[in-house]
Amino acid sequence: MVTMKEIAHQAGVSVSTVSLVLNNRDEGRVRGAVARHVRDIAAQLGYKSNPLASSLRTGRTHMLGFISEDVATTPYAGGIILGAQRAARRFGYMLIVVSTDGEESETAEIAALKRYGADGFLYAKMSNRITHAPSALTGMPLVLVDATDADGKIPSVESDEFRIGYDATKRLIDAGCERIAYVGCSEPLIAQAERLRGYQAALGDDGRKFDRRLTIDVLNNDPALAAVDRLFNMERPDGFFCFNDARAWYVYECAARRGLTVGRDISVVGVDNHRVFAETLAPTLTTVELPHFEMGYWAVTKLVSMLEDRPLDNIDWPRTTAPMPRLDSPTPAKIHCTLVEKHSVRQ
Amino acid sequence: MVTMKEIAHQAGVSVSTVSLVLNNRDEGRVRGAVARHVRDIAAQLGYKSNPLASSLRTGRTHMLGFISEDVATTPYAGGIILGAQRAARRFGYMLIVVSTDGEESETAEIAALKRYGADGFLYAKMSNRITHAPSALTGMPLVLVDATDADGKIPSVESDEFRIGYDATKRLIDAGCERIAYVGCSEPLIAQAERLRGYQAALGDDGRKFDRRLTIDVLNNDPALAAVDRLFNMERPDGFFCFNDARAWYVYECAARRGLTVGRDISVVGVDNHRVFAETLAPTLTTVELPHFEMGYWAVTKLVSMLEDRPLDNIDWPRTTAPMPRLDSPTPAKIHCTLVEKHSVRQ
DNA sequence: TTGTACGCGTTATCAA
DNA sequence: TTGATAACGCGTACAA
Repeated sequence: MVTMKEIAHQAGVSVSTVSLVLNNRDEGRVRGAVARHVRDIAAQLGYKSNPLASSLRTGRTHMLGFISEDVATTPYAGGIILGAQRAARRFGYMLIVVSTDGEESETAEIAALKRYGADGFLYAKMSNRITHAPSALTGMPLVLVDATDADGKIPSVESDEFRIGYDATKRLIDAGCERIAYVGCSEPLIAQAERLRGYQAALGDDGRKFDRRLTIDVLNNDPALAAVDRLFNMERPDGFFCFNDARAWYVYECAARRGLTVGRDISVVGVDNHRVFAETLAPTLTTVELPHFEMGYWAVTKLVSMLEDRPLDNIDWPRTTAPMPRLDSPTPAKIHCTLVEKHSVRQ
Repeated sequence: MVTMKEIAHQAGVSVSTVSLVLNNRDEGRVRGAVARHVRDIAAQLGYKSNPLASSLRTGRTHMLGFISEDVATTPYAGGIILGAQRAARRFGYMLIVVSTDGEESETAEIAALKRYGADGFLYAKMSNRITHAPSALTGMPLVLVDATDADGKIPSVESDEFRIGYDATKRLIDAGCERIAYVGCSEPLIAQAERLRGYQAALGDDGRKFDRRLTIDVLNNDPALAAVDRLFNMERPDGFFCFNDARAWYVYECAARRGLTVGRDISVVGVDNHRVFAETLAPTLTTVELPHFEMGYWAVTKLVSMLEDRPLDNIDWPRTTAPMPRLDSPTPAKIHCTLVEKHSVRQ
């Protein structure tokens, strides 16, 4: 690794001058010609700053700790991490992801991150919940991801679940569905409440009345199949908005048993949680994608703005990485194509 | 953060003495009483070494770079990462995960890891392939994860795909299946070839003849469903070994259309790639779990042994984190319960 | 047995 | 406009 000392030697100046120039603090302090010369030599030698050494002096490592439980078991964690990493790289930071497993390992991992001098932290849940941040993080620069601070003090990035529910339902309405069911989640998640609100709002805006019998809340297990089966029998829905793609499978199973074909006889929209369903059930399942990448990206952006005390205004929003909507599959009245949508995040 | 200097001050000795003691280099160099005193003070003050500062001196950061493409899109990446992180923590290392997206970002991330002084690298694929490690990593301490070095020079950790195929098929034989089909993968993966070998070997060991017509290779897309449908019509299999759980879905769909129930009329075993299927299709789908956690753990262990030049012999194998086999579901002749198995890794 | 002195790469201060 | 010099926290050769 080439050091400032070598550059100074080559350029015939002192290390301090090199430091000033390479940190762009040379305006009015170093003669232009000298600065240019130093920069040339640095480029020529392929100089890269040693962030660890400078951290010794500045107290900033440019490392960000990303802490989350269940990174191992939730497939969509990767999207958040990728977004966070992109933003980190963009602002010259290194993202350090640690997955925790219970409070003990959480404490241990946070301690390790602190020893390595992380400048700030991201604390991510894998679905929006009211959250108490670990006490070890109080007082540190911190942003929550897909989580809501219990005390409302910590900035967080969350997805707009209401809009997800609204758009999904609207899509079914536009497809001509008459009886639209909601296959929800029986866990007390913010997403559940908000998506249901969105579902109701979309129905209301279309002049329809909300019918409680068309909604069921299930877990992702065996009884879910029976519940969906009952829903088929009792209510004969022709459109299904599913809390996630895994739950959509139950609809597929029940439909197949009745000789119904999704995309022709009934329509299904599911929130894409696992990606593989979108692939497997394509092109008949319409999926609404959660803004995982964006949440990660935006959270890091927010954290950096806190660390560096600069506003976010002039930061341009990242381009979406999701594929564009695909509308090229056969489209009779009620056939849904595979369609991926992004939703905005609110700060 | 409490430093050696403060400890030296409190203990009334010099910093070098503190350094000697806390690095366990005090045998025959520091008086026992003094050493004990220093240790006491350090413990009392809660001293933690600053790994970045010591790296400046020693050239070792105790940071390991974990590089992988598609961390974002493959759900099982988390298992590997978790195992790797556990091992890293155990040996006093910090794992830095970076997900790459094409060669350009790969190069950029590797460069960043080098600037931060990573001591060694893990290069992971999300399914075993013949792999050329990035040229930027040649000469660095490196271990491949779920990948095979094209030149056979770089150590790697891979799962035993043959055994997976063998065991999955054996399970179907034991369940009394007469006509066992293999729904494979049409991509040229090592797993595909090896699992097929295992399938054939298990059939052979049971005195059966391999019948090519009972095997199909498909992708995870629409034509797959048609292919499985044909398989049902032509061969009437009563047992299905599926390359992964996503492919198993096609079998479920075809079965449902025919009024067949998995676990009663037919049996299905799938390799667990996405976890959510195991949950959704339980308890009728039998899944064979890949040793993701172990591969990560073992790879880091190997890497550390290379870095520290010590043998692996006295390292005890990590306890599995997988749930124990569940055999408590109803078990008539052909019903498969949800069963999670670990497979050994070979170095 | 202990302490002094130096170096790792960088940045900040201050004097020239 | 520039360059010594000290300092960050730690490790180690060498002197005491």
